[in-house]
Amino acid sequence: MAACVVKTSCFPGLHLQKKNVIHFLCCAMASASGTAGHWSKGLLASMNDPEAVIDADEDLVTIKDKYPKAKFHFLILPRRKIPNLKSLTREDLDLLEKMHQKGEKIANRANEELQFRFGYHAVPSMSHLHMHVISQDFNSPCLKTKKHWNSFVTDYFVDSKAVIKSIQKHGQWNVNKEEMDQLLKQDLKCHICKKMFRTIPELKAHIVFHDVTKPKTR
DNA sequence: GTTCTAGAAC
DNA sequence: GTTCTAGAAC
Repeated sequence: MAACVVKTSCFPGLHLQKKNVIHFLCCAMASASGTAGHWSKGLLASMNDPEAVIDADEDLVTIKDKYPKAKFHFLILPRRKIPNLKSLTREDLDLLEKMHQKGEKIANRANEELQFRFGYHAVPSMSHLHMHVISQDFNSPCLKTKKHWNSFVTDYFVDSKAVIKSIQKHGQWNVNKEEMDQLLKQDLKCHICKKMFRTIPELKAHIVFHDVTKPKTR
């Protein structure tokens, strides 16, 4: 790997920012090792990254989300290649149930107190079907944009159980892409008390005061 | 999916 | 002047 060590001083006169240098080196190394790929294929790489994988069995691999949008944020992926929700059929129902059960197990292992949701983005950016397992605090520096927020608190986030029911009933999952795009643009609303906010920083300052632990049964 | 940044909003 | 967002990335 010695050949990969490149000092910026090797390029006098090139005033590249550190991030650009890192990006350049990563692309060069990925290209040299044959692992280069479009960003949308990144989950496949993560599935084979021991740093990312926290659980694996014969059907499913669980990874930490690379940019977690809450204190706990994991992705459950089937080993079998399934591109997206639209490609699901009744033959996948057993797998979908397993994904949900795995999600509950992973969530409890991570934190028994917090509320979690299990579900899919209606129109995901990353290829390869993946179920989000995300705690409902949404307290994370990686949550930065309106799109991030709305993708987890509006109907753009489809509960795992809703997908399973749809496949049982209709044998498929249908999505209106235009409708989903509109959801991502809607005004910022607290997922707990429905209060409206003008900016992401204001919303983030607000949500930390909500209790998102599971209701106590006594 | 993220990074970067121009210019809007304050 | 600073904060924040939205859109390009070849």
